[in-house]
Amino acid sequence: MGEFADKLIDWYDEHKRDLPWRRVKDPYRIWISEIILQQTRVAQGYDYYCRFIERFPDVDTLADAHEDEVMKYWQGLGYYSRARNLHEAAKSIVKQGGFPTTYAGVRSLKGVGDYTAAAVCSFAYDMPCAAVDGNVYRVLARYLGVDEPIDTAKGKKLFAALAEELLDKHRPALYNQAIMDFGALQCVPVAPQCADCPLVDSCVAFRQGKINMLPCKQHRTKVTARYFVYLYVRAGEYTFIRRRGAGDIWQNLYEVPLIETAGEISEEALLALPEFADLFAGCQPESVRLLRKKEKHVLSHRVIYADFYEIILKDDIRVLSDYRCVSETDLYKFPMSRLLSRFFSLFLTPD
DNA sequence: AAACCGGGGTT
DNA sequence: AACCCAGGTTT
Repeated sequence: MGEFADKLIDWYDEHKRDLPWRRVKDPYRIWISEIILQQTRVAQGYDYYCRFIERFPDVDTLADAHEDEVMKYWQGLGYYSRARNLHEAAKSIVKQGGFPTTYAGVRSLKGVGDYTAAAVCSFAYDMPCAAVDGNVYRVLARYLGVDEPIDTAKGKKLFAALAEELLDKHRPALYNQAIMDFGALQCVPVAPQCADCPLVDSCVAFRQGKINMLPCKQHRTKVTARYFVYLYVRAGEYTFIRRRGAGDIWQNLYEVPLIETAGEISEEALLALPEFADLFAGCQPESVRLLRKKEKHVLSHRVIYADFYEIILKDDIRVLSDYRCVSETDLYKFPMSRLLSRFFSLFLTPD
């Protein structure tokens, strides 16, 4: 086999991480791990995987669960469409009578693209599919000295073809894990460890002094600001929440009443907003208190500035427009964004 | 092809 | 504060 694959696998033998999803051949567990690890580092996803598998040990258990509970297990991990798609795919797998056993079958699952299909099929079924994730783009771009941007259709096609050529087709699972761990641990994005790299002698980018220029990317995402005012409305032991709908961030997560504004807003201006009046039509707040001002929350392409107010209503109020009235002691049961769950962790002690 | 979708880390 | 990480779906 190729020198490249041999050296990678030798490196992997010595440096590989012992991870729970690598000790199994169960396609369900491998699939779960790959979805969790999309855009997510091992250190961040590890505990989520363990808790998820403990609660949903097989595809039937996952398919039978309520979406809110699946979202709760995903809370804080981000990219929540992964959890919604995972749940939808689980139901379709059960309907099909079991986990798909072909590449096309795996690839057609909701939330599974080229990378994840190749990872699952090579790890679970030893199919000769090259898994091309961000680590692989980086390793190939540097080792081969390819300056084609990785975030264009043309570039993706080129790297997919290169990855297929270099794949060790006799031991695809081992090779795929080796090249991805090599990218994650040795050939890292910033300050890679070229000094003790087993591939340095034949690395084109190293020879040309272009390690820091590769891989190339075409465009960067532009970040726009949004201004949120969260209203923590309390009536006795109760508070008010609702489930966010489609068409915006944090779909299907829960939140307290929210007023979005075009920019920063004072308490006086907030109280004068028609949205504020509509929300409290027929139940005059007894007090309004600013709890947190301009809390900054950064997403990949948004930066959110959030103000948090506590609004006290009369103890016996149980209705607030289209919000749901829940006991404050039950708040921890509802899946929420990191921004909100962090806010509540300041005020509530979870059971 | 471009935009959307979260949450982290390091320098 | 400014840089880095990134797969899949939707538009």
